[in-house]
Amino acid sequence: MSQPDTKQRILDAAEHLFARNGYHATSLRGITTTADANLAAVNYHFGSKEALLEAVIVRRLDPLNEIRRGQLEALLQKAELAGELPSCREVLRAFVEPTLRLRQQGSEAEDFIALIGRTLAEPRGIAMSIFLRHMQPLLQRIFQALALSLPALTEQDLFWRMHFTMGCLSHIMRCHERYSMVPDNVNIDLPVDELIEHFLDFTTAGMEVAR
Amino acid sequence: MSQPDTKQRILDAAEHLFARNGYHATSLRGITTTADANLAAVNYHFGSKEALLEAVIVRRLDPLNEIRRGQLEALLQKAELAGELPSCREVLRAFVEPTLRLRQQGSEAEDFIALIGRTLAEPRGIAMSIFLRHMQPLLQRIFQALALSLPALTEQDLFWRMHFTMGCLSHIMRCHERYSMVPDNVNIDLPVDELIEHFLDFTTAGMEVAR
DNA sequence: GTCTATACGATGATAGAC
DNA sequence: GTCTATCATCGTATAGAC
Repeated sequence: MSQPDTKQRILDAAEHLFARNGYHATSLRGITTTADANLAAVNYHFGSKEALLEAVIVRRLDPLNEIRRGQLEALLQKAELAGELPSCREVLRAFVEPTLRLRQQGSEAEDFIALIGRTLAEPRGIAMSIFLRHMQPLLQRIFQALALSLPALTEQDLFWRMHFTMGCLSHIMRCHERYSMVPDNVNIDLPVDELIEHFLDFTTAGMEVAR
Repeated sequence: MSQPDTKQRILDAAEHLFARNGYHATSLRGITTTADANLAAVNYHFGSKEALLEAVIVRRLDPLNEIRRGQLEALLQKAELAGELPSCREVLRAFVEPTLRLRQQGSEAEDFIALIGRTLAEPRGIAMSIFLRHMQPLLQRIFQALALSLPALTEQDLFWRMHFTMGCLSHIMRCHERYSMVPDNVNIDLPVDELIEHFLDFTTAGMEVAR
């Protein structure tokens, strides 16, 4: 007997385990056991472990990027119609908000966020090349938009500040749980909305500061 | 016959490979081959793969933390004598500067930086628990110092902003090489000094911004 | 088409004889 | 200190049952 969909169950299990333990520390046997599927089902449905990883990433990344792009283009168009420059904060928001809001869609999506955060931390990794293939166009578009909203910055400065911003973002994507000393009176389970505003406060200030 | 020091050569090789490929993707065979040592030498000198990782981390982290702490305490004392609050920028500098300056000490140290950056990106990982054991006291001290220099912030806000700052730092520690779209006219090989000031510009602005 | 059972070759970490 | 043996587990391939 096979439950709803074996392929889906494998994707879910892989997403969870890759996010939790990393790609290399996760075995196909662990995945198929969790998914209540046969070991060979992975190779049948996906071809290889690496192809499975790509399927896991793409399943959520492509739709997410559609939303981010939509929010960004709407913002740029609105600014142009008003004859104003897009605000840096809103450009960053278009990128960050849809991402972190995934957390409100349940624990599956939370696994995905952690996986991406982890991916961003592994230069030269298998996951990184998959990730970049699907992110490049949007990243370039965001860069253009930020250049528009911050005309005083050189491209060089803008690049580094965007780099720092991505560092912040990937960090909070993977470190949702406590990872270091947390003072007793600090609430680590900040609501997503507050976290987003906190993040935008911090990064916008960094992006806009004079040199 | 054993060259200068087998134990040292294993440490160097492990540092390089762990940094480059991650802990799980690195095999003991790969390490011992690189180090021109026997496979079993790892177990003889260190006990296990995990203990080797700890040795690799501790070798450089403990001295580094001594420097960071020294710079921080000197700064705090100087401020107190002058009857002033320590500046946020200088507190952050005490943490960041000694770290990034390791890059000027050659490629071995560069491997270490990448390894730590990677470690910070693996919550629940083996490396993370090792790392925290050796960082906790200094992190708490930095937190206190930042609270001193930014009396207007609640502990909650301060925590999150420090969290963001650590995210930035760990990101630039591991992504020294190109990792995403880099516009042609951007110099990715920024001198360490400039990178430090860029970083302090960005993070100090984020730490100090009003809510 | 989907899925299972099982086998293969490679590589993992470790332990014991020397 | 080294060499060699050992044993678990890895990703993958295949043959055949539903």
